Parts: sequence; structure tokens; C-alpha cells
Amino acid sequence: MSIENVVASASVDQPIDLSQVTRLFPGVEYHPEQFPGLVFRLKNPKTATLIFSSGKMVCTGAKSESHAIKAVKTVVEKLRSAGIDVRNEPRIEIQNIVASASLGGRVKLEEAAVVLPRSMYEPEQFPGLIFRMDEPKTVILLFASGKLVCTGAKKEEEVYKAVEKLHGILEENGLMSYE
Amino acid sequence: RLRTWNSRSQVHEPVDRNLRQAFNELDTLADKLSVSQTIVERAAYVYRKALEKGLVRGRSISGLIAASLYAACRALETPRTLKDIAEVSGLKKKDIARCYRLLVRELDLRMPIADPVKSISRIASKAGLSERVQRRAVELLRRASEIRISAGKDPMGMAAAALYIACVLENENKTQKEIAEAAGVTEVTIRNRYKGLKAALGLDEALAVAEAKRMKAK
DNA sequence: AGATTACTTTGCAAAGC
DNA sequence: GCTTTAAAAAGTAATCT
Repeated sequence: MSIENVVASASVDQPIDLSQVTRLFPGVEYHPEQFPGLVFRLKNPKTATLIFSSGKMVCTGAKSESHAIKAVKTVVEKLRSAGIDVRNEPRIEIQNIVASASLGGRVKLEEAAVVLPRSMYEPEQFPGLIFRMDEPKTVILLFASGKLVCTGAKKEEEVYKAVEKLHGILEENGLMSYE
Repeated sequence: RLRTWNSRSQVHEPVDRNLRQAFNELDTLADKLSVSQTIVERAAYVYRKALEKGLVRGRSISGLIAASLYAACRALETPRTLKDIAEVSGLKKKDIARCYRLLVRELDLRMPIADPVKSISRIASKAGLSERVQRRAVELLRRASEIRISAGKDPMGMAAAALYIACVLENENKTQKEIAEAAGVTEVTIRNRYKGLKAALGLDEALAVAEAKRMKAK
């Protein structure tokens, strides 16, 4: 199983002059008519951080919680070394974790769609079955190959629990076939 | 068609105003799609439920009506695709699909899984295919569902490929392009499903012989 | 007929229309 | 509701060689 993307929100509780950031960093993207956030890309960790004039930020693309935190801190350091006084350390919160995994066998998708409550399977619209799990509160996109995408978790632990729980449900109902 | 429902509505309630506009749009779409009165009534029922649950607030009536009609077609297993409804409504397929998923989620609609077999006769009549070819295609699809090779694939793509294979096996000369157009999928999709069905159903020899015969005739 | 690129779905925050 | 960002799954589609 691997974590593919982590979304984190952050705030330095202090306004930031985005025009100044644009002047100091020629590589950033900022089109206020289109979107109020400035896009600040980092090579490592490879991420994209949206910076708003309120001092709030959104970091996406990290491969782990720690990488997301490291990325936000790096962005703040870069702003400081370029001459922008950012007094506070950023308050960082993980908002969403996207992971992919494989159950190791094929899934009987049509049968699973009948058995799993609150699931949607519409192959005309998307090849995966969409399963909304209550606890942990996550959404899993399940494919016939046994591979899946889990999203909506705020802790890495929730991803493991959700995937194990789904695997258990599928096993109990004879919806898996190995080899 | 829904005149009776409309006349039953009282002018003063805004809910009735909404319903009248909605049902007028529903009638227009239903006529263009040539669906039965039963479908229209089911769609109207779904839309009323959506209104009661407040799902119409802040959303376009047209999108929800189109989605209700699609839901009714799906519920009664009448083959109409999102693409069909997008064409007659002038709305984007993506928007109708989003409204449809909202309806299914919020109203807890239990939808039957889309069955490619139900689309066979509609595609066949558009492409002008024989009854024999249709029966062959249905049998191929039945075998395909038993071994679960249809999982995750577009039902229309499966149906179109099954019809194409049936044409080859029954020596009915129809091109992939003609069947692709009738089904609303691309030739590439038919080719991909063709490969999958051929391999999974062990049709290699039968198709090789039939294809050779086809080349000779041409 | 491939190969490539792009789009479908899911989750989430940010500020403003 | 929309706008932007990121990433995976597997399917379909458009375009180019």
C-alpha cells in the first residue's frame, strides 16, 4: 500500500503580500482574477502550495504527512530568506490522505455492489465501485483487479484500518477470488 | 402527457410552479427519447422525491429532470445512455451524471446493475442487424458475465463488441464503424472489447476461420 | 494499429464570485 | 455551485504517426 497524495492546510496568522512574492519568485503562478491563491511549487518534497493573502496555505502533492509538514516549513523559510518577514511558525493540519493499494486478488464487483451498503457501481460512468465507509470515514474506489484508492482519511492509520475492514467484508461475503 | 398532474397543481404554491416547469421539460425530453409513459411517471416520482428532500435548492431544474429521467430508464432497464439524454437535453453528460449520482445517494435509490444485454436490440435495429446475430451476441454476453470479464467496462462497449463478433461468426457483413456509431462508442473500444472477449471465451479459432471467410467474400 | 495525451471518479482546504 | 492544486485506480476518447 502506498500513500500517493497528502493535502495539508496551514496558516502563519499574518497577511502576506502576494504581489511581493510574485516579484521575489519569478517562477510562481498567480492569476487573482482566476483564483485567489498563488501557486508555489517545490522540487523537494515535490509539492504545490497555494498561498493566500490571509496567510493561509494549502499544500498538495506530498507522499506522506511528514513530507507535507516539511514542505510547508520549507515554503515559509524560502519566503523569509527572500526578505518577507513571517513571524509565526505555520500551524499545520492534515486534511486529506489519498492512498492506493492492492487486495491481492480479483473482486467480484457486481456482487460487491449488491452487498456493500452505500456503494455505487456505474461502469458507464467510471470503472470502479465507489464505497463510502462510515468508520473510519473514508471513500474507497474499488476495482475488479483488486486494486483500490482510499481517500478522505486524515491519519495514515485510518487508511490501513479502512482497507483492512473492506478486505474483511469482501472475504466474509465471498467476493474475492485469488489466482 | 403530464397535463393531469399539472392541472391538479394550484397556481399559488411555488412548489407547484416548480413541478409544472419540471414536468414540461420532462415531457419534452421523453418525447425526444421516445420512452414510455411508465418511464415518465417514474421520472416524475423521482423528481418529486428530490423536491421533498430539498435537493433542488440551488441546482438547475433541467439537470435534475434529465437525471431523474435517466434514473427512471435505469430503474426500468430501458436502454438510454447518459449520452442520449445529453444530446436531447442540450446539457453536458458530466452534469447529468453528477445529478444522477446525487439522486442515487440522497434518495437511497437501489439501481439494477446496467446490463449490456438490454441494449442489444436497440443497437441492432439502429445498425440493421438480424435477429440471429442478436441472439448470438446475447449468448456471448451471457458467457462473458459468467466469467466476469465485463466488470468495470462500459456496457455499451461490451454490447457493441458482442454484436460485432456475432456478425463475424454469422457472416453478416457489418463494419466496426457502423456498429460503433449505432452504439455510440469508438471503434477502438470495440477492438479492445473484441480482444478481451476473444481471449476469454476461446474464440480464436472460430474467429480466425470466420475472418478468413469474410476476407475472401470481400 | 499503436502511442500519447487527456479526461472520467473520490477526498479536502483555501477566498471570492 | 464554480474557480486551483495533487495523486492513484481502469476505462474511454481524441489525435498523431
